[in-house]
Amino acid sequence: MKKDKREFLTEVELEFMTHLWRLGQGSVRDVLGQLAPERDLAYTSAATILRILEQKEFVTSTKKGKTHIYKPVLAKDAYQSRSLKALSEKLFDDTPTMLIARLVDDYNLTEEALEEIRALIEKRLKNDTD
Amino acid sequence: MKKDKREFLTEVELEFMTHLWRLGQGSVRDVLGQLAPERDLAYTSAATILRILEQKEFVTSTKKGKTHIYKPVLAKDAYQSRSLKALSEKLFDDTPTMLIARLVDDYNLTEEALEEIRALIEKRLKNDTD
DNA sequence: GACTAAATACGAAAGTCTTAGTTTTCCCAA
DNA sequence: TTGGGAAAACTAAGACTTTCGTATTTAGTC
Repeated sequence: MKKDKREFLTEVELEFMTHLWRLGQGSVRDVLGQLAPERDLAYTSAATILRILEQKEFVTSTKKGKTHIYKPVLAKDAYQSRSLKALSEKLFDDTPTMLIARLVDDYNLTEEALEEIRALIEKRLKNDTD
Repeated sequence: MKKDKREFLTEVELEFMTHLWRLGQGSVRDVLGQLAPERDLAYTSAATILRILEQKEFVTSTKKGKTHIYKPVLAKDAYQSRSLKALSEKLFDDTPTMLIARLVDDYNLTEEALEEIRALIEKRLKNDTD
C-alpha cells in the first residue's frame, strides 16, 4: 500500500510546482516548455512527475480533449508557510526571531530592503491588539 | 562510485546532528541516549547513521579507547545559513523580504518578539556603511 | 597470551525518487 | 470507419535512505 499524502515536495516536484504556480495550470507539454533548454527531460518523465504530483494530491487534473490539464491544489503561499514552519521548527527551535536574525546577518540587505522589513514589523506592532 | 559530499542532511541525519550540535561531540551511545525513549532505534542503526555522516564529511571522529567520538565539522550556524539560503532561493525568488513577510504573517509573534526584530533591523541600518 | 564484552564494519532489505522506455488508449481527419 | 499520431498508463532500472542483523575487531583483564 502506497501512501499518497506527503507533506513536502521533492526537488523535482518543487521544480514542476513552481512552473504550475506561475502558469496557474498547464499540460505536460506546457510545463515541459517552461523548463530551461538544457534541462532536456523526456516527455514521459515529465508526465510521470505530474502523475505522481496528482497521486500525492498536490495537483488535480481535468481532461481537455485528450490531454490532462494540471492545476495546483496547494497555493504557493501555503506551501511557503508550511516549509518555513518546518525549517523554523527543525533548525531554529521554532523561534522565528532567530531565523530572521540569521537571515539578516547572512544577506547583505540593501537599505531599502531593511526599511521595507521595518515597515512590515511596525505595521504588525500597530495591529497587535487583534 | 559514491559521492561522499552532500550539501544537505537527510531527515535522520539532521536529527543526529541536532544532538551532536547540542552535545558538542559524542559517541554512538551518547547520541542514542539523547533520543526520545519512544524512538527505539537499534544501536547498530545509530552507528550506521554516524558512519554515514562521517563519510559525507558532516562529522569527524577520533578514537577514545575503543569507541569513536563524533564531532560536527559544520557548525549549526553555517548549516542554518545554508538551509535558509536554499529555501529563499527555491521558494521566495531569493528575496528575503518576502520570506520575512510570510513568517511575520504566519506566526503570531508577541510584541516582545517584534520589538526584538525591529531592534535587529535598526542595528543593521546603522551599520549599513560597512 | 587467551577470553569476554563492547564496539565497529559489512551488507542486505524495504521503501522512495528520478528518469525514461514500452505499451495502451483515444481523438480526429481522410 | 479506420488508421496515424499524440498522450497517458504501465513498468523498470538505478540511486539514495533508513533500519538492522551478522560477522569481525579490539580493549582490557586474569
